[in-house]
Amino acid sequence: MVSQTEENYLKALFHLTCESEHKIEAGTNELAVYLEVKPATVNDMLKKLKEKKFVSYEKYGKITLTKKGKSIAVEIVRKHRLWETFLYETMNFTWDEVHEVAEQLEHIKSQKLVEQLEKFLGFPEIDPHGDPIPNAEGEIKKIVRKSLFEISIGAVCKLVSVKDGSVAFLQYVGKLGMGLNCKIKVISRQEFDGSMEIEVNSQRFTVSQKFANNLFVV
Amino acid sequence: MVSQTEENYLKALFHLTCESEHKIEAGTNELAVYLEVKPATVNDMLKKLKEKKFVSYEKYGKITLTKKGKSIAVEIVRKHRLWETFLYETMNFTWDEVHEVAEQLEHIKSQKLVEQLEKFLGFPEIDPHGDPIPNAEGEIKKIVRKSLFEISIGAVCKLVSVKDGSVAFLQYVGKLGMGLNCKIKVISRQEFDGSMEIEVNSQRFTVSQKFANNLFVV
DNA sequence: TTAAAAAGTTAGATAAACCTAACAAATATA
DNA sequence: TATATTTGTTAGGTTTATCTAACTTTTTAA
Ligand SMILES: [Mn+2]
Ligand SMILES: [Mn+2]
Ligand SMILES: [Mn+2]
Ligand SMILES: [Mn+2]
Repeated sequence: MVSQTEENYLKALFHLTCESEHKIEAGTNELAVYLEVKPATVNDMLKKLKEKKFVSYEKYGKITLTKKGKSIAVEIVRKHRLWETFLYETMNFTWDEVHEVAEQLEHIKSQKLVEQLEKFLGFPEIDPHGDPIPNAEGEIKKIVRKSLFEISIGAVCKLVSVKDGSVAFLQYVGKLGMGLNCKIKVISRQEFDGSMEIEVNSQRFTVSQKFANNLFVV
Repeated sequence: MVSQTEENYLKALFHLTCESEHKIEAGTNELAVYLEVKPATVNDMLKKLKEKKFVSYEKYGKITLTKKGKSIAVEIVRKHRLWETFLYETMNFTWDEVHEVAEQLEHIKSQKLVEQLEKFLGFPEIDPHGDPIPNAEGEIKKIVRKSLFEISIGAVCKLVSVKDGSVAFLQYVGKLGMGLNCKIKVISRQEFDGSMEIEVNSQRFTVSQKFANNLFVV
């Protein structure tokens, strides 16, 4: 049996390693920050996860998921994103509301429910934030994408996903009239602080570098 | 905050008292049997529930839900039955499969989700077992019904709900070709052990008194 | 190359939900 | 009514997931 807490640790490790480019391992403190617990707590849990062969790590070393650990993590991510899609498509939730409830729903144990849910939703490939939904075999479609900040002046691109999933950020994006698949034209960029002027739906906004870094486009 | 465990205790008390006729209070051992824990465990929890004003009880006395405790319990029962309906109607679950998963789903905390789910399902009034679904105000439609055992010979009645919700019982009922709203004709009854001969879909079966007591009809 | 900073670990504590074993009160029955 | 049975309580213990405070190892940088 895998506890809810263990599932959350494995999912966090997946996000911090497998899912991020340029990084294949994580540290104790890093995980602690991510999960909002103290390093000592992570350390205890790591011993248990190692015992269960879900992670490989040695004292003072770095942490990576084993094949077994990764497959559990992917299943949780799959459930999380399917539930987010369900909440968004079927239950009239907005894209900033889905995450919190999906955090609970992802721990529901029922193989059949996940399969039926996926079927009911028509085998969606991305969730409401543009993130890929792993299939029943745990395979994840790789999405080629750049951050909005990397787009050159004058170019027009399409929003395909968001990096930050916080309620504040998502509501901000929505308030600017932006959503997945919306067209964004880059008007200008400030050398000084990296802020950019963009045009969306014939409206112009100035956004920070931090903001632009959190939007993925093609 | 009400923990998942506390919710289960309140729901159990609701089933054992408010929802059952002829009984308005419960005892420690009774609750322990129902929840499959030891009496000592119930005793500890009772102190906490009393502290939180969810139950009223004195040492060596009987337990009843307070208004506050009952309203939490009804909300859990509401969620349980809405989820069972969802699993049955939308996710292609059979009536013997829904309960186990609904036991998990009933603890999901999201007012909006419950309301949207109810709306999506078309404000159902009964769950897949024929039990009434409380509305958003916590009101429960009283269903007038008798057990099949009380029906007189020769009479025809309609199955409206099942008492026992165990997988074995529900599968047995289903295997006999019976389901909610099916017509049952009482052919004969044995004085000796109370077993009955019944006719369903032009087929005759002999069923035990225990079996007949677990079917509610009108 | 060594001292300071950062990262990671350990020991010991707490709270929730459970247990066993022993005990006490209430109820049933001889 | 006295005793046996049932019902309920208490004390003390376990496990899981968390914490703080002190300590150790590794890394960075003067
Ligand atoms: Mn999410
Ligand atoms: Mn998402
Ligand atoms: Mn049920
Ligand atoms: Mn039911």
